[in-house]
Amino acid sequence: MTSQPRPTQADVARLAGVSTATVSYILSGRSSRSTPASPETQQRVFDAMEQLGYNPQWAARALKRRPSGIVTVLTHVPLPTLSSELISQVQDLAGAREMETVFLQYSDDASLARQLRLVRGGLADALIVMGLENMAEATQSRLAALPIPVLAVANEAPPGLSLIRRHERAALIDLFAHLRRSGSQGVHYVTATPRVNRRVLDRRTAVVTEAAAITGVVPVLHRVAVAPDPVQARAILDGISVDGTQAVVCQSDRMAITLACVARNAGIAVPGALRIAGMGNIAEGALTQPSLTTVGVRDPDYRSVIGHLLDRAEDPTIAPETFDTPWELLVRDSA
Amino acid sequence: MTSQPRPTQADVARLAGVSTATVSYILSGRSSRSTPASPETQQRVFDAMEQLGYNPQWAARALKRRPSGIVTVLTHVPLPTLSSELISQVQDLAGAREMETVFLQYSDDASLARQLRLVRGGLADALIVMGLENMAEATQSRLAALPIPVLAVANEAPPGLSLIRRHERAALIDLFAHLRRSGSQGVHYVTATPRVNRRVLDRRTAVVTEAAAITGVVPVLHRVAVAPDPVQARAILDGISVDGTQAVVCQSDRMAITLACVARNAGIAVPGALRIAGMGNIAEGALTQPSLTTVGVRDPDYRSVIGHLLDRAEDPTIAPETFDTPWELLVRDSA
DNA sequence: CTGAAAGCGCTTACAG
DNA sequence: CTGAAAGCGCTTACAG
Repeated sequence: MTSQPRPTQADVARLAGVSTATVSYILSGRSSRSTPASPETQQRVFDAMEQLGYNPQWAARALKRRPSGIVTVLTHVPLPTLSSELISQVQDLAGAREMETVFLQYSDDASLARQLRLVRGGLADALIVMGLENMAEATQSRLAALPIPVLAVANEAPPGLSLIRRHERAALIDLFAHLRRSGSQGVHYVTATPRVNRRVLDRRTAVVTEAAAITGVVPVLHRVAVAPDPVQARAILDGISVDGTQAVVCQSDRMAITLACVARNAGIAVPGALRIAGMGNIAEGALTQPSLTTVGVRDPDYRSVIGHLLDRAEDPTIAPETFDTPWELLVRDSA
Repeated sequence: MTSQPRPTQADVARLAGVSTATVSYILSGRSSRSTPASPETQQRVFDAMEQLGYNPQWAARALKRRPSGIVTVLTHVPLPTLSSELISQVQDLAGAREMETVFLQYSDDASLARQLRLVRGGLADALIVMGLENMAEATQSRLAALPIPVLAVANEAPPGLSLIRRHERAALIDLFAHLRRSGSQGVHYVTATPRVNRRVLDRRTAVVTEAAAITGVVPVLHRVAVAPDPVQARAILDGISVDGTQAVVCQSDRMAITLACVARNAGIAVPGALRIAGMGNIAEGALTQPSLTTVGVRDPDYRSVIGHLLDRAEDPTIAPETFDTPWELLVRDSA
């Protein structure tokens, strides 16, 4: 850490013997200038920047040319609501447009409010929100009122947001039909106790229940804490007969993986004595032993959705859109 | 998303019938003014802000009062090098100083360079770097040359950085002694194939080997990919006799947890037929079944270190410091 | 107790 | 082909 004052564009200009305007044009490439600086001038400027260790001041640039060049991803912590595919695709596409990606994490209402102040303060041209459905309604509305385009992964949201909607229903019906066919007489559904917005988890539960009903079963409901915890998993298993007639569907793959691991450790054969399925199709599910039967998006590709969001950032007249990602039943070994 | 031009301080001032200076002083609280505005004026200003939906423009503020009020955490993705304790402690302490926390994630050299440009551009008053040891030397040097204080979790680094150093040696000796005592004749060490900076993982391996040697054993080395993968775990297990005479030490808790789960799924009793230990003491290790024997920091508390970093951000004359976190042997059920 | 004004480091029409 | 100058939205000495 050196504490000498940082070089500015003016310093570079002086050293290169040109005006700051020229430095700025050369730096940005974006010549709306009729003609670019001569190659020699350019070289002199580059050399000067190099020699001084010049770095453009982000705040000054952002202040002048309003779009900040930043796309922000807002996630919850410690609950990992991040799809790694989504992250890397955002970084790719943003990078291609010379935008930076920054991540903001909130853990409670207070920190969320602080992060939103940053966003409203101009630290984002576009916002991607994970875990919207767990936020309080008031928060959701505040997100929708943001002066930048917002993309959320959610089935329901206030108007004004672009949405990635998951269509679980058909896949769930397939899942329950599959479980029946393979001999399950009883079905259990393990879901988290909602933290903030109980309504949404309840909706999800309703969809599950309904899908089960269509295939002629009534699932037994189990509620656990959000973070998958082996002790709780054990307690659930203790209440289920493991004679091969039962199946457990978990609200998340992570829960299902924990449950399967705990089950097998307890000597319960999966899927022989107990079938277990998850929801979400996280990458890890394909690697576990037994591999996890689940419902979810087969090949998560959000590129077109992200592209839409970035387009909206550049052209505010583009209306928000809803994207439907069809979920499928992915039969693997655990059920 | 609404696209009307955002209200500025001038708008608020006009509506409240005061000058922008007054608005600014009221907003920041930091009255270096002899006297604060009268309560009625304050109220008028707050009302005006409310009515207009005013939000201070972050870039303009940052441009004027140099410290940006942001502490940045730089992490690698998809490899999670984040300690959740560290994150929440950073957010807490930064929040107490009215600073915001943003996260930057890099996946390769190109994205890292882009993120560093943001940081150098003033998007951070202080930087916390996870996974420094896996970066190329040149990158480490660039981090050390940053004009803001940097804190890294690493045992070695170029001068100029504040460091959290982990002292594994004594704990590892304890671990190997413990394994011997409980009947392990052979010891295996499972480590990742280094991605970028091979030197560091090799150093870690050397420390492990040395600690083992002190207790009179020579560990068998197994190399796997970084992400814990059940298939590879299975392959390793196939090469180890599971007659209760062997112990496996993994470079990370996550690897150890995967290995233990795969082992038990394969009918190998842990610790009866095979002892398994990890490194790092992640929270999950205490919850798995069997709970994970490991070495690491018993109660991760980085508050004083983070405090030091934030102090440096406020007072550049404070020298970087190195903090030693003593690792301990944490005996649980798996070994 | 409050306002007018300078200036942070950039960008970009505009005038040579 | 290049420079002088205005201005982005704030903060903060300074003068009333």
